[in-house]
Amino acid sequence: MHRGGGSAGGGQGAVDIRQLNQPCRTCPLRDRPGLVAPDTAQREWIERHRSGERSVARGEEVLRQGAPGDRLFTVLEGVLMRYRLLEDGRRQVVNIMFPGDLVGLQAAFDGEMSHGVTALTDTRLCMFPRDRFMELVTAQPRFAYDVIWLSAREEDALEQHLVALGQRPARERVAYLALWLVERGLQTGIAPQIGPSATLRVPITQGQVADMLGLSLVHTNRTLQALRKAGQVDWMGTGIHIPRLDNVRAMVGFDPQGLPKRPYI
Amino acid sequence: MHRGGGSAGGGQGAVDIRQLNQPCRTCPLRDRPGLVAPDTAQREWIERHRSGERSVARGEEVLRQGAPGDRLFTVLEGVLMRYRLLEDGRRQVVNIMFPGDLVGLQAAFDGEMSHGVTALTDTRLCMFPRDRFMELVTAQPRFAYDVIWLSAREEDALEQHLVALGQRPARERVAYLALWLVERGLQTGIAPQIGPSATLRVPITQGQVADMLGLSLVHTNRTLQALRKAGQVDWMGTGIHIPRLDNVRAMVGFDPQGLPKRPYI
DNA sequence: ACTCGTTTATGTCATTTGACATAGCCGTGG
DNA sequence: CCACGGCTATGTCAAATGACATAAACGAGT
Repeated sequence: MHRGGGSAGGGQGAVDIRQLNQPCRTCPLRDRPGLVAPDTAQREWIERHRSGERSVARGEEVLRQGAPGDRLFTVLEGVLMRYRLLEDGRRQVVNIMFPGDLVGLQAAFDGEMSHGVTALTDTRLCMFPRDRFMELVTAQPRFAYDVIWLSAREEDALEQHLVALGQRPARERVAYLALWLVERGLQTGIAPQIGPSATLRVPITQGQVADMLGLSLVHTNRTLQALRKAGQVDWMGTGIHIPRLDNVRAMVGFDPQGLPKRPYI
Repeated sequence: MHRGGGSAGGGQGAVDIRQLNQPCRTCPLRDRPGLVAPDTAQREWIERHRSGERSVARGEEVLRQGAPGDRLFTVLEGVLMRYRLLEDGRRQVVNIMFPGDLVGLQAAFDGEMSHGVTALTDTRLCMFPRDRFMELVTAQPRFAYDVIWLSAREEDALEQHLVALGQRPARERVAYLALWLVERGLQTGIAPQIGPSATLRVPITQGQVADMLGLSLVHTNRTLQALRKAGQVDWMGTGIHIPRLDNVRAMVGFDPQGLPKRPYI
């Protein structure tokens, strides 16, 4: 866990498992700018196959690594963290999940979660039992297509992170992550852009950043301060502010083409 | 490119684009131990949708980063390397592809290859034009299922690599990669196991290892030597030999459950 | 307002890893 | 057989990053 001693991870806040069944027509993903909503026929299918919604408070663990992977979900609202734990306690945060993302697909095949998932903010999820989800996907070509699409995107994200960990020095690495998060926030419509600057209000601790970037906690702290003083990225505990997006984009070689509209299920 | 100066990448050997149409019943993947072959109905579909085979000599680039992603392929024989280049020449090898793996799916959506692919050994590929492949997948639920399965596996592999880069020190990192490659070799039946030891005969340069693990070339070299002297991993230019699999498995915390039989297309 | 645990911050020092320079090696092609 | 280019190896030194210790800030709960 962030290179050296450390605390055990998420933990405060109460579990909150409200089971709701809001109709899909009121789905909060409906008119997110970067997402394409399913058509009415699809909505009906989804409504028939999903098992309901679930709300999770910030800090709560949603799926535990090693648990049976009998359900998947789409993120309706909120931001979550996906990570892998090694036996000795080291933790690698593998990706951050935004509204519209599909979580838990891997375990639908392996039977067991290869990673854990924790809510970074209060979160609402649309749940599917594993079997019903696979039904959906194999019965409806459009869903198959969309799931493959989402998988390909997730793969792409992981590859970008891999490049960051393998090739970027600490400073560039942190800047990359900040930018990546903000871009996803922009796309998802949860990060407002004001002129050349943007802000994503998601609380992420420096320890979590460290565990995502493979840096020590201390070094992460110092790098964050350096970026702040340089006026490039202001990453406080409560969110990320980038005063000049184009600057940071240039620094990390951001490819603006990389943000096509995403389907969701 | 492996942290500092360096050569430009692959390059020797002649391009060799034989277009064959061996029937699927003689497909070399047919009776690989770790793969499940498609049934006869599937075979017919595949035969109708694929555009033929292609042979590529060791060292040749198969797909260029940035090229139009108008085709995908399944690896029939051989081992390839998938990597991303940054503008300034840094290179991150993102994964190594084995027989049965599907390559090029990402670009089927984005239109443009986000990564390059180079053959590490002489290689045979089963080609699909993008459109025909997507037809296949959306028309036949079984194929959709298999493609999603393969995507999920690829994601899993990338996550493991991410853990290695983020959390493992050089030595463990190299050992991890060696083991991962050998395990895939075992599964695919291209690496013989003799008692407690196994050997994978795939030529990978230290520069390529360095670019996969995010280490400098020099440090990679030293780490390889250390592992060799310790009798744990003998990674010569021509292949990887692990004298005691269980030792290395213990060192990197290998999960033996993680090798289910793979479908292919 | 106080207390406690978590998070952020800072100083000092140790270690890992990278950079540079150079030499030997090995296969390929003339 | 030799020459060349890429790969591997080794020494020395520099830089980036990690470890440890400690303190200040912050937030939730009493």
